[in-house]
Amino acid sequence: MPAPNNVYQKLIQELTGIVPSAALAPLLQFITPVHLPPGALYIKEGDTHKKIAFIEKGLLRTYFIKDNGDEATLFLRWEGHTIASHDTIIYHRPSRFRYRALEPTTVFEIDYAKLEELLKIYPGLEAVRSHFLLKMLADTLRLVETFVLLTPEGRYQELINTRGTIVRRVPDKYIASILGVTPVSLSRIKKRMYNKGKRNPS
Amino acid sequence: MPAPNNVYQKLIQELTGIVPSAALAPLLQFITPVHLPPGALYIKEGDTHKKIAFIEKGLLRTYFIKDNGDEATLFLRWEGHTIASHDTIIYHRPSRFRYRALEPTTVFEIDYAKLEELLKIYPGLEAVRSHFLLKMLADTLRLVETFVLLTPEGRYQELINTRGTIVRRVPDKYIASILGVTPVSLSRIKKRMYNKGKRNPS
DNA sequence: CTTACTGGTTAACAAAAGATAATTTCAGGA
DNA sequence: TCCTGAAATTATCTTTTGTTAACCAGTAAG
Repeated sequence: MPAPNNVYQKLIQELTGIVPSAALAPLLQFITPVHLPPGALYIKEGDTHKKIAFIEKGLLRTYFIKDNGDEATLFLRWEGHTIASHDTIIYHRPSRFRYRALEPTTVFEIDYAKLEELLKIYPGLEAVRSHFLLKMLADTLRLVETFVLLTPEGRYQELINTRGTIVRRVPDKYIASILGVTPVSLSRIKKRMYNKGKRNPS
Repeated sequence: MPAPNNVYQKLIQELTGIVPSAALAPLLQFITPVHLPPGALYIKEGDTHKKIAFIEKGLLRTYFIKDNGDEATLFLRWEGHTIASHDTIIYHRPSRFRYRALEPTTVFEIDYAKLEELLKIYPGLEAVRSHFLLKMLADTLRLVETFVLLTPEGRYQELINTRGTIVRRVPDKYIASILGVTPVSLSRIKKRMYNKGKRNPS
């Protein structure tokens, strides 16, 4: 039984709007709170566990280790987001990615295999699955849009405008990675933006 | 009643594995085949219609008109893919994107609002929604991965390797756009790749 | 206080991409 | 066959990014 909290309450409220609480009860029973200290690995590559987790507090980074040893950060996800070991759930294969907490983080986890079992017994829960999938699809589509429509500089600008608080919570090198540029390049982008801002005071 | 076809048969087969055919029947009743000649606009920006469509044959391009008049192509989708007017379905707002057929195309369309009605009457159909959402999420995640993990040249290489037949069906300028580069730059990428290939015959 | 480590910035040069315009190729219509 | 228009390539120049390495600041450990 997770401790009540703003974000958690909001989640429950969302879900009760979707399925009758009679159907929700058995699901809530299998939700486990997991506490992660900063730097803790939540899912590591090779992991076959089908996890889906709602982030109640904190911030998680999903990343990949390239052949040359470099890391490439795919996502940053924080309070209110749902993360899933998508390799295991979608492709039924071991995860190629690592999921690591960047801050003290609490997630509410459910075993996706368990969820599938529950779905057989309580088909009413299927709407919950759709709900989470739609939210994750929305997040992912938004990400694709920024890649196709914006330059790295534009993406950073957008990130500052809409997710300023998050940017401040994360080291620049990870921000650079999700923008698709090197930390060196992000440093230059910031300098250019700063210079533009103070130029033309006439 | 859409005409039977390999791809359509495969879809039905997929769905019958998910929901009892008794639940599937009412859904199939509301599926309309839509034929699009090459160049036809399927969804235009500003459209509020909640459409979701299974591509039976042909190829569709989802694109955006930028402020400067330039087009930016978000997706190319072909046989077996599901496309959806995601602005209308996810955000309940008019579509910012155009969806246009590049070839003679047939889609099986369902009004998403109608689907939501049906879901109230036949909750068993909810699994169908999850199925499509999961497929679309998979497609979209794969796209994000290529952006984060690969350079434009790498993305093109990957596209040739895994989607060679599609690349041949689409003008290079649209391929360039989904890679996130200009047509001029794609032309140079191709030249570089060709030169690498024939270099070092020792 | 010194040391070691991490993250961020800067510098210098190479590689790639953007912008623009000219040129070539090619398919379809008159 | 010739003409036209769209798509692709090439050329030139500018801007941005990658790469590598040096340097600086903050922090934690000894």
